[in-house]
Amino acid sequence: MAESGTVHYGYSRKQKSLGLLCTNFLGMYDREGIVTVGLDETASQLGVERRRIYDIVNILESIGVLARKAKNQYSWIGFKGIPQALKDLKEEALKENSSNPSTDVATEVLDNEEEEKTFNLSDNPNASFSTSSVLSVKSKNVTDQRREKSLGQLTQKFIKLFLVSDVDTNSLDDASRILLGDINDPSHVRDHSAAKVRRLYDIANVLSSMNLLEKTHQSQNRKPAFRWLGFNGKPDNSKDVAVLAKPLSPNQFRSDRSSSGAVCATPLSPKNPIKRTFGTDITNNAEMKKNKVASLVDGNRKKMKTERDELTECNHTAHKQLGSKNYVFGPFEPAKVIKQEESKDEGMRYQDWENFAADFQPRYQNQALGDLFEHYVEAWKTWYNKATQECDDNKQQHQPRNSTGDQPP
DNA sequence: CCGTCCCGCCAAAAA
DNA sequence: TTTTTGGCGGGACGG
Repeated sequence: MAESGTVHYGYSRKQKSLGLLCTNFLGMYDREGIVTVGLDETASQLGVERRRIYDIVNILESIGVLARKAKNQYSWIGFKGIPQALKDLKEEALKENSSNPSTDVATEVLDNEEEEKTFNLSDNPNASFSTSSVLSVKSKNVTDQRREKSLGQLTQKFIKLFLVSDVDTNSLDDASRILLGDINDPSHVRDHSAAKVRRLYDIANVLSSMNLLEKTHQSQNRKPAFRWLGFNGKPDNSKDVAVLAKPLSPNQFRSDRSSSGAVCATPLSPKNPIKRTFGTDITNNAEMKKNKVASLVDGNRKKMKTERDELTECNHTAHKQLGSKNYVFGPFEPAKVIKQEESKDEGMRYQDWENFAADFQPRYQNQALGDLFEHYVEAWKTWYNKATQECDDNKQQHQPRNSTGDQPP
């Protein structure tokens, strides 16, 4: 209960973003052998409160990456579940807007769907008794109005929006408008829409951390918008090269082989032409500041440089650089602007987190990387505290420790 | 000032 | 009841 503090010095909001959290989440579970995901372990492992795990999990579930198994327990499906989920969503979307008066924003969604149909994953070794099988819940749950506003539902709606239209970019307000136009209630036109928009930000963050989406700006204005990077209909977006996050796992730093690390959201098609490079995006806004120098000579800064391009290129170089290196962190920021770093100790190996945690403090040139590390450090700390605590309980010792003082600012 | 969006209170579902 | 899930929005952060 004592518990307190936590206010770290170099705190940055980005370190706690849902997007990063999602990346880490994926990083620790996207591996062979993973079958179930426990909310508790996940939370402590990632060093965040339970509440946040629910956010991630709900969204991932709506995308087909996870499936609820039981209380506190989810089944891991992985990226391979995405294609199917998307397909289903698309069908639903098509079906929905066909029974809809035209010339009108998609209002209502006489919903009574409930997926669950995707029940053919090879699981269930020896089904003891799969209790309730949802059986069509035809009942119009007027009671479950709550579900309507769930993050998961919103996510699906949001995605449907892209899957069904021909454009691949939607502005923030348009999206929120659509999503808000909820069932029933043709009355208010006066909603405090702003409120829900926050959810959109959450969703967009995790989706972009998975590279299904990208935050952009509407060409004309500076209005924020989202561009769908997924693989919906259009077979000819060969130019659609996105970066896929290759999160690192807690205990797998020397990424030895395992080309399997290259998870690709793209699917099922054995020979999918779409090629995606992958690096470690980590923080969605991997925007390497446009150094003032950037502009210089270029006479035509017409377009030609989209963030995406930059990112891709960055990854390219990064890959080349670390080609045969043992560490496979993603796109390091082109170590150019880096003035002379602390050059503390380069040879340090991150095998023992204890030392690492203790030494940790130098700001890494790569924002994202730094954030990630900090996250782990944080997780380790909580774990350590817990361990210590238990020890205390058991030993009942007075403990004048000096070793673990939290370094003051 | 304003766009983002983290944090966590606290109320619905589940045990 | 207690515990698990998660709406929801205040207000902190960062530009």
